[in-house]
Amino acid sequence: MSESHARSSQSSRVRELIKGSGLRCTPARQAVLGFLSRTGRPLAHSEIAKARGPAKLDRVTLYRTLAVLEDSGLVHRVQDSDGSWRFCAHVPVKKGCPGNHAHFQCTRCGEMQCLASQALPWIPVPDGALVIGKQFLICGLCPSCAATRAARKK
Amino acid sequence: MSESHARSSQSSRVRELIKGSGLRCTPARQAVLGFLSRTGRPLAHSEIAKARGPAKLDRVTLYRTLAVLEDSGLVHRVQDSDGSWRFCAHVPVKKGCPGNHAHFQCTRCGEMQCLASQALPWIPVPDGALVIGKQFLICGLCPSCAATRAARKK
DNA sequence: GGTTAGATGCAACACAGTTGCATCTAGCCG
DNA sequence: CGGCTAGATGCAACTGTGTTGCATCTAACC
Ligand SMILES: [Mn+2]
Ligand SMILES: [Mn+2]
Ligand SMILES: [Zn+2]
Ligand SMILES: [Zn+2]
Repeated sequence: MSESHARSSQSSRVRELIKGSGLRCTPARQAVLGFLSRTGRPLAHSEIAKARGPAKLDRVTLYRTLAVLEDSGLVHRVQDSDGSWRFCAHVPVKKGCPGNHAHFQCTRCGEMQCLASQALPWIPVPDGALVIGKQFLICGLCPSCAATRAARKK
Repeated sequence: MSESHARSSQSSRVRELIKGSGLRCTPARQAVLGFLSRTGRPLAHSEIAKARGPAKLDRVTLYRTLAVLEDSGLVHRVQDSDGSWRFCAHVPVKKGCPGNHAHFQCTRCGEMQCLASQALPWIPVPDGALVIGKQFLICGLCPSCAATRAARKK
């Protein structure tokens, strides 16, 4: 399968996902969802904005696009260690999953990744309280940054 | 023990804590740490600012005061569900604890509380990664808000 | 093609948090 | 005590994220 074929079949999959959620299939939505799927890890608004060089879309449009994709469950939203949001394309195969896993963020390079292999643990809450959502963020050094630091120390 | 006696012995404990951490014992630090200890749950910067009616201190001073108290381990910092920070007086009896527990926040009234009875669970991270810190936030309805909603539905 | 609900772009705003600098003061020492 | 000084405070200006209102444009439907 050629590169360009792969690329185009992937973008048609993106179009299907968008239409399948009952959304209008606009260039902004295709570009954003496509980029998030290709990248695979949670990206900040600013990273997504930078990434699409020429065909820039408006800041506000990007915020609204991400909100819409999230409402449809095509994307999940994760809190960054400094309080801003990151967005990650959701693999819709796993039912009921959008975000029911921990995330790891490197304090040095800032990269974040989903720790999707394990569901979030149960923690007891006060009697009578009703749990709606949970988020677990683990901060530290990613393998590559940890290796760099270890090498410098030697 | 009289009310005023309790109040004054409590504020002398606050002074001890501050001095014991090698910090200069200023009115701002006493007021902020005192208020956080009395309240006992994680408070937003804005809540702390509002609380001290007349003797208001500058926004920036409050930020810096909280940062200093956190550095000394007298206070721990928790991320709110909307990304801003909350601060909670740390009980220094429990060694190594400042924040190694989950927090619960009510999505309706906004109140947050420490779920300090249980330590944070261990979650596997990528090979070679180095964990520095973790935060677990559980969102939902607090007992009183849940009860209110249940009553209205009936 | 024409119609229109809904998507986009732009300007203005709200709010958390930070930085630089001038002024003040807690703690120390004579 | 009464100065001295490192460090604390106050003020102004700034950054970055995210939101709202409104005019304009367009994807999807016929
Ligand atoms: Mn994730
Ligand atoms: Mn806590
Ligand atoms: Zn890294
Ligand atoms: Zn509540």
